[in-house]
Amino acid sequence: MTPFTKQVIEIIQIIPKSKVMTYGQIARLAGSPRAARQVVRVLHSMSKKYNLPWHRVVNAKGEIAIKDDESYHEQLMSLEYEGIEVGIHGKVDLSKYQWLP
DNA sequence: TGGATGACCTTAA
DNA sequence: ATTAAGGCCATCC
Repeated sequence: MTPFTKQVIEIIQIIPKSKVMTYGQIARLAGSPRAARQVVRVLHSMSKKYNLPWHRVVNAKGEIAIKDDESYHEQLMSLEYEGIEVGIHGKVDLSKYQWLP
């Protein structure tokens, strides 16, 4: 496991309830400003094994960036359940819900 | 225009 | 079969 991956995982686990983070933000916090994709990768394939609250991660625009419908809805529900208002495109108000460490 | 951004796809232990 | 790392470019303001 690379230190970066570890960082990403930890950061994600730290996101408080009713808050979200963006890919780029996480990548930066993990030390690699250009690794947004890596973050995606980690989220996509390691979320189950590490019990990550992946539903609290959205893209830079504050939207749910998932393709798979199942997962998309799963995230949508999770977010709303936590009290986050989600718009019609799965969009949330970043200025309100983005977590700033 | 150009810079930021990305929920993938392939390869390796 | 399972699990992690790496990558490089199309897309969208």
